[in-house]
Amino acid sequence: MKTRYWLMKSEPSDYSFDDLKLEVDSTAEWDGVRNYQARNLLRDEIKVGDRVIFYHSNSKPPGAVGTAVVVKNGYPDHTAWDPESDHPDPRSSLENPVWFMVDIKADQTFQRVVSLREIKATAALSDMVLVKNSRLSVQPVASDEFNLIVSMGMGNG
DNA sequence: GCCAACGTTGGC
DNA sequence: GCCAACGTTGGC
Repeated sequence: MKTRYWLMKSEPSDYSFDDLKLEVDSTAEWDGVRNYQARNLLRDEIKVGDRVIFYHSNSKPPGAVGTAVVVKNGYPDHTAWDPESDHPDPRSSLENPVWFMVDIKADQTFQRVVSLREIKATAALSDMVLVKNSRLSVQPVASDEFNLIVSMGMGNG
């Protein structure tokens, strides 16, 4: 099956790439996504083995800091029906889940941040969803965009 | 901290 | 079903 590529955003003050690396097996549930477009990707499109660019938003500077691999296909986000969680949604239940998540495992740590400023200044990356619809927190990435950002982050670009 | 862009809600 | 009001995201 063809590997696909995604970008996931997190505010590092909330949950950083280092936080992911500190998890058991460097693996975490990607919970808390409360946007329907992103939900549909998590539920239907994002599969085990797909690769992810981990992006820090609302940071100095905002940018890509590493990669991760999807290790569990979409399943209901149980934090939605947990009133104690950070993002409860009473419309969602075990019987009728509204929100979904996948599990991701940290992979490569970039040697340097590939900043949003740099991404915007790179012609080959000008079609990225990140540039065009900056608010979507889970978004598709083309394979050549993924490979270019990794090479920039690993110091070869 | 500001505010533009975008998504969601709810009155009609 | 329209659209104004409101809330959120996230760069700057």
